Amino acid sequence: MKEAYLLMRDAGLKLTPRRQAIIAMFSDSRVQLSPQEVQERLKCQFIRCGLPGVYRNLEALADCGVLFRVVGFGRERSYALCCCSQRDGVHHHHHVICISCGLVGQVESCAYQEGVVIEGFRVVSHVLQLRGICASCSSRETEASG
Amino acid sequence: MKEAYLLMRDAGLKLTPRRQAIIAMFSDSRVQLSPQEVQERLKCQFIRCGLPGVYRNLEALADCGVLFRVVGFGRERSYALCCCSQRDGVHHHHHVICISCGLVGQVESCAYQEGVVIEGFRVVSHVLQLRGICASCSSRETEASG
DNA sequence: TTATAAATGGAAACTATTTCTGTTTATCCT
DNA sequence: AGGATAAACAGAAATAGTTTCCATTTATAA
Repeated sequence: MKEAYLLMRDAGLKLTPRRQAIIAMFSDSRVQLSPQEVQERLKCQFIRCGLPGVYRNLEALADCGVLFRVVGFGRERSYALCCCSQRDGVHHHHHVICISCGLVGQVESCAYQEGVVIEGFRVVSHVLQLRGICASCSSRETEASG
Repeated sequence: MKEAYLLMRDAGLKLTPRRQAIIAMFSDSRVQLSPQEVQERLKCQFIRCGLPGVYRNLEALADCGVLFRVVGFGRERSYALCCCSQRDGVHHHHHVICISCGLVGQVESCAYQEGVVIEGFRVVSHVLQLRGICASCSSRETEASG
């Protein structure tokens, strides 16, 4: 939360109650959320709360590195908390999302850094995102079935 | 084209003039196209041509493996021709798209096969897509600048 | 050639996202 | 603490993207 505040300040973003609530929401539940879901949850705390503001805030928080944009095909747009300390120079990393509890992990290894040549193509950029089962959900599964 | 026809037949899809035109379009230009762009290009050959039909066909062709869905964040939805022979058993692969000419290449190597454990997460699925400069565009660049 | 299931166009419904405008508010400076 | 200022805000309305529906047409296989 402290980290998030610093990222925001670096980007010239104000720490409004709305944004605090959004960050807390992502910190607490650790799952990916769509703008609609975020609005839904905000309504518990704020009586008036428009979707345009939610869109703006999510994009602003993604731009400054507090959230990241979950990729997919087509419509479904969603965001999740970027768990990584980014202030000491942005470093290349990806995310893995637990399909059971929503926990977001950080993936450091990546074979596709810019400049690498793959199948004759010199890599410029890429999208990589993983889904899986985190350690604790995995052990819970094992217990249950064993 | 022959390959595409077999994939379609396996999936129980009919080879309609519309679909032939769509496949030819992707084969010829080798770039990724949005439904809107596909419709635009179809209008040259077919006077009447609704977007719903374009959506349906693109999804059907993606389902049977002729096209693949280009991933991204949010709205932008697009498709490209899957260059890979898939009939002899579907095999795991990804794509790399040339940002200069749109050429689509096939990436066989992948460190994130299902079951692999990364950062404590057991991988279930993933999205990977690369952008880069293909060999011929790369050498053209070198000539031009040298 | 005919039967059949699939594909089609287009209207309309639906959903998601952005723009716009006037008001409110966090932050910085004194 | 108090005021100036740029940013954030809500909500309406515009825009854009996608899906559903239905009656008609058509590719395929017998």
